[in-house]
Amino acid sequence: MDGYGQYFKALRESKGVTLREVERQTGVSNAYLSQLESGKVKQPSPNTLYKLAQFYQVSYEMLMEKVGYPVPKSSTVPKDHSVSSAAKNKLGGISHEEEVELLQYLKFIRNRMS
Amino acid sequence: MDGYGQYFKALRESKGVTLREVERQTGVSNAYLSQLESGKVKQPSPNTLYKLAQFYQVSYEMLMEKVGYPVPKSSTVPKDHSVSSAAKNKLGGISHEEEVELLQYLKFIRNRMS
DNA sequence: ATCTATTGCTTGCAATATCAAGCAAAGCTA
DNA sequence: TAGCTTTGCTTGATATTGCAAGCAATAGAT
Repeated sequence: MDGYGQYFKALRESKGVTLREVERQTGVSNAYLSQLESGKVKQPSPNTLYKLAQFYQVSYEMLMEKVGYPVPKSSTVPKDHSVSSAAKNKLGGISHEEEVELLQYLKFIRNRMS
Repeated sequence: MDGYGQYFKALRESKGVTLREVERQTGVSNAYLSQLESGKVKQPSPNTLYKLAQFYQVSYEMLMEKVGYPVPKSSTVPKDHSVSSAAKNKLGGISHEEEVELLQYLKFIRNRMS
């Protein structure tokens, strides 16, 4: 019943980067990132979300939506996601949990060559 | 180098409502609203901005931009404003200060009949 | 003139965002 | 085995959001 914490963690691991690497590139402290990924943060500021969105190459609006901020075009159907829109369209609507799982699998695949 | 405080105050006064009336209709405390209008608040949360945007009938994105949050379509030209877009287009680009002034004049006009 | 309600404002407080510093476990390297 | 580094995490501190309560000034009503 936590939240988007796992999502951020899955995102990072799918990229195979460390907390400190994210810190270096975004300016967000590894301490905070850790709390973020373990669900100890309620609503990270838009500023922080923006940095993460850029680093992870996901939609800023989507992150805003995920943490519960109101978004301009508040449709019931989320607009864009980490797993490419194309994939999403082919897969049809997927749930949050499914997305996390896909990301974890992505990580597995990417790590298979090393 | 104050901020958007005056803008919110001008907005409210142009509508001729009290702090407590805004509180009643938005759920944002009059205490906080007062601080907001006197520049004692740095970055009100998107949640709060959204409530105010709805009440004042201005663009939520525009408010986000005004308080310094990153916005999806970060163009150098602000998208929409309190004074109708149409008016804006006719007037051409207007500055923040000009906008506040226009709102104050709006207030004057509206209050002339009472 | 006195009481009452309204209005804007200040203040103290709880919750939260965010970080710097440090810690334990795990991995290298010699 | 002993050291050095990396990694994720916890903790203490600081800043800020946002509110409840209360205060001073003003306006109305009687």
